[in-house]
This record gives sequence, structure tokens and C-alpha cells, in this order.
Amino acid sequence: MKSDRVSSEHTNESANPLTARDHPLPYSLLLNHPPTGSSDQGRWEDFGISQLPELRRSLLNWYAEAGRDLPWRRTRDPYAIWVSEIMLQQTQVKTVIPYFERWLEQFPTIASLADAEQQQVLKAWQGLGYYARARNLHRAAQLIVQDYGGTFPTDFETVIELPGIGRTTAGGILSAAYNQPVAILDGNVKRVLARMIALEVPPKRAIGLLWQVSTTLLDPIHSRDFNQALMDLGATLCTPKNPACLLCPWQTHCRANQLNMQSELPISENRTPIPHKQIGVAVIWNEEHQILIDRRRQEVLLGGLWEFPGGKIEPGETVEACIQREIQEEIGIEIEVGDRLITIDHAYTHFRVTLNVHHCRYVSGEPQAIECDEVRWVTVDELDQYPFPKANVQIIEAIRQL
DNA sequence: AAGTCGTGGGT
DNA sequence: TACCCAAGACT
Repeated sequence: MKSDRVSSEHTNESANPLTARDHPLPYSLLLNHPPTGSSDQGRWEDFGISQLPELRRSLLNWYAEAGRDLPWRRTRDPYAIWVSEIMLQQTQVKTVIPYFERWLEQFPTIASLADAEQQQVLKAWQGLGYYARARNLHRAAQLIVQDYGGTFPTDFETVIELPGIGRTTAGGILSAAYNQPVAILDGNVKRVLARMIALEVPPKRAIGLLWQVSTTLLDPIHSRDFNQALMDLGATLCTPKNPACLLCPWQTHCRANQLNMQSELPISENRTPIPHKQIGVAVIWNEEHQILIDRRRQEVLLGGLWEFPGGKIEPGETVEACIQREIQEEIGIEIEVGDRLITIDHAYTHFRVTLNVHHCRYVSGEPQAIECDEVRWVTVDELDQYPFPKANVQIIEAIRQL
């Protein structure tokens, strides 16, 4: 276990002045039972001054025993911690670790990242998803070099202005790198706190309240460890399904556990069904046995990545007709649509697609970047050098197996 | 201020 | 299978 678990370079208690009693919870947000008599233990209002030391102590003690040993916890380099925080957005720890290790070898400093080409950066990010994170990380590195001499800033107001860094990520970086008492509210913390106070609305509907709770609970001395501990608690014990309440340091303080409602909380929003789109995709061969690929525009889904051109199949349209039309509209060339290469089903967050991929033969015209940033003829061996989204990597694999 | 933005893991 | 969810930010 780490020896520096309890650190104290930052001792500014006044930075965390809020107490629960300064911000009483509206009764409407509490789950059953009015706050009357002596039977109202566990209400959020009761996490006042007297409760806070015990809550903080018990969590920190648990963390010292059960906290995870993660690569980015072995450093205080704000750049490395920043990279980890960005990669970890909406992404599981297990997925991030290999990307994180490779990233720091390839881009060991802010300056080295700032100097890199965007294509290099996206290639290193390939497979992680949410590619705006990589584009913003790259842009922010260049801003830090330009405006702050390549040194990561230390004040919250400056950090949160950087592209890709919101309130939670700023708090995560500043507490982890400098032990500053800045609260966080990520998915883990939302779930833990929603259960602690038995929040009776979906966390999305009570963001302000949850920030208050996180800020109030935060240990002003051991801020780094406290925030890390809170996230570990959510990731390892206070899990979405089957939380291990018997092992939880806050078991006796948790209102959800008191009410035996830990499996019902937090309340989730009902989602609207997602659409399913049929897409025609062209693998266009020329007489030199090269393939035509295009680079997607920066702002759109998968912005900056390369793809095999194509588009949505209109109602009543055949796959072949769609491909021929899309290539004429988007690239400005004539092709002949041939055999089917592969069919790929892929699920994004807000829709599903079926890629109907066909071999095509180039016929005439000069390829133009009409609805993309760039088009290029490449050999099969050169495809590796370009960043592609996952569904297109599957197409490349199918091509290689020809 | 609801929609948008990827992919992998777990059930 | 299909669905949920993950160290959220941006528009």
C-alpha cells in the first residue's frame, strides 16, 4: 500500500467552509419520514460538524486498506494525472490502463504532446472513443505551452478554462496532483452520495445538491486521498448492482442501507429507444490496387478520423444505388458497385448502424473533399498509419483476409 | 438545457 | 439478445 496515503501539504481548512446545516436539504428530496423527534438519524442535515470527522476518518481508513493501486496514483505529475482524468471520462479503469502507459511513453511531456500532429494523437487514442477528448487534450497542451510556458496551471479558475476540463476533472486533477481541497462529482460519487442520502430523484435532477454533499464531506486536509477513496468506494463496493454494503465503511451512516433500498438507488431515468440506420459503404479500388479513404470533419461524430466513404440508405433505395449516389455526392467520382465485402452491426450511444460494405471499382473523375476534410488513395499496407473508428477497423480486417 | 459524443465490459 | 453503465464535457 502507498506510504503517502495521508498527506498534508495543503491545510487550508477555510477553503471548505460549507457544512450541512448551512445548506439544509429540502424535505421534498428526502425519502419518507419527516425530520421529527429522535428517529431522524441519517438525514442529510445530520451530516453536520459532529458527523464529518467520523465519516472522513472511516473512509480514509478503509482506503488505506482497500484502495486500488493504479498507475496514475504512483505519480504527482499533473500532466500524467490530467491525461488519466481525461481518459477515464466515461471509460472504465481496465480499458484505460494500457492506453495510459503507451501515451506517456509516446508523449512524455506537455510540450511533446503540443508538438505532435493531430493524426498521431488520434492514432494513439484509437479505440478509446469520444475522440473530442483527444482533440481537446491536444489543443489544451498547445495552450499551456503558449500561455503558461508548458507548466500545468495550479488554480481552479485557470484549469477549468482548458478545453475538455470540466468541474469534476478539474477537481480530480487539483486534488490528486496538489492535494487541493476541491470536490468532485463523477459517476461513482453520484451513486455513492445518492445512496448515502437516499436521494429520491435521479441524480441528474439533483446535481447542485450532490455537489453540496461532496463539498461538505471532502476532507480539507486529506483531499487527495478522500476524493480517490470516494471513487474507489463507488467502483469496488458501492457498485450499480449488488453493492457490498457489509464491507462498506459508511454502512451505518448510509440512509439507503438503513432503508434496505441500496438496490433500488439511485433512481435511473427511463431512456428513449434509439434509431437504427442502414449505411452503404464503399471500398473503392483503382487500377494501382489502392483504396480511397476520407478524413471526417472535425466537428462531427468521429471527427478527424479516417473512414471508408458512404452514407445513409434512403427509404426504398438499394444498397448499390445508395453507395453509387453517396460517392458521387461526397467524393464527386463515378464508381461501379461490386460484390458485398462484409456487413457490420455497430452500436453507438444514441443510435445503431448496419454498415453494408461493398467492393467498388473506380471509373472516372477526380476525387474531391466535398463533405469531408481530405481524401486519399492508399495501399492496404498503409491503412495502419491512419486512425479509424472501430467499425472501420473491422472493414480493414476483412480486406486483409482477402 | 436536453442532445451529442465511442467503445468495452458486465449481466 | 439487448440493455445498462463507465473518473463527463460541450453545445
